[in-house]
Amino acid sequence: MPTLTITPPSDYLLARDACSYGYFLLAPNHWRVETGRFETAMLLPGGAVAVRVMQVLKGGGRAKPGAALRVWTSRAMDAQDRARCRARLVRSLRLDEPSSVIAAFHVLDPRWKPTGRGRLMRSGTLFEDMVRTVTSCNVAWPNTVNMNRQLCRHYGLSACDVRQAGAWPEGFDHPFPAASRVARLRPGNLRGRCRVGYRDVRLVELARLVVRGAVNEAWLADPATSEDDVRLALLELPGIGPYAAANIMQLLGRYGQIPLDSESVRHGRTVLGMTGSSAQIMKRVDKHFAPFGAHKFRSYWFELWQFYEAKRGPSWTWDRQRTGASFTAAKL
DNA sequence: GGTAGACCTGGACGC
DNA sequence: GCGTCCAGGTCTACC
Repeated sequence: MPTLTITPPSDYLLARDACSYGYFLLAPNHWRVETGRFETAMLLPGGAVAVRVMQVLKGGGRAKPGAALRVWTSRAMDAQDRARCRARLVRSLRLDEPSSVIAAFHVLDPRWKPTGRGRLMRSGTLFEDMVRTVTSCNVAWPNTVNMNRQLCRHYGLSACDVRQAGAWPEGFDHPFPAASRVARLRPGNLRGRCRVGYRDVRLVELARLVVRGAVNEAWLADPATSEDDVRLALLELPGIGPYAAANIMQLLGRYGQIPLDSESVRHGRTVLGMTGSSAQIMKRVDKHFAPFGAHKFRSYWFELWQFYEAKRGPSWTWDRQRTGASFTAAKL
């Protein structure tokens, strides 16, 4: 079977670090609870490929931080596709974030040092992260799950992809659609098939901007680019408001802002004991986490995550079909 | 600059 | 089974 090996940072634990943000529950991502393996799919220049990642186990059947990642792929790949596949996984699993950054976070907020929490998984591409963010706005989580599933199902594989990939492996979702595919869609078709509602025009416009090269990931992620400039640039994009911009910023590796939403208000009220209107609580939550500076979002997020895990158990035990799809703030 | 209302979907609820 | 209400963030019009 075609395989790759990736050496992760010395603190990296696949189960903990892949299951660290809701996107690990969205198609085509699939954490296999029973085997402790992360599955996904991606479109590469040479065609679609299904991917399964496992961490090499040490004695006792437990993974050791920093142990190698073995990557199975559904087809043999040339050097270019192997490099792209590796780069997608590095981005998605945040393997490009040095252990020293996580250690610095633990110095600032020692609460997470015992568990080692610090990394947040994301998507293989910025376009995916943007679409997922837009599909998470103004809906309950099960709707987000459904929109992403339908996007992969209807637009993940073209006939050409199927020919190139051969028989698509059973049990794997189709890849997330490329921006070039979404850019060619009629908004009405996208709405009808994927149940994205009024987001249809915004998603197609966003894809067209990405295809035209109007979204410069290198510039957005560059530490030399100011937070304000990044935020303003993101707010210019269709479907991206204050919440989405802040969320995309953390997905870009900028953790200094909190995407404030109804979940922030719930957390402020139920966990932090805050009172007042939603707008007042959002401001107070923001202020509460201000001391964590450049790691503000990490401190906020892992507090939320800890709350979820207290209710539902460790995130790597969440089954995508049951726990993952039923997850709504209102039911917590 | 601040605010009200429309935009869609799917779940909850009442009948 | 049907109709109504509600939650959710963004966008536009209006003050």
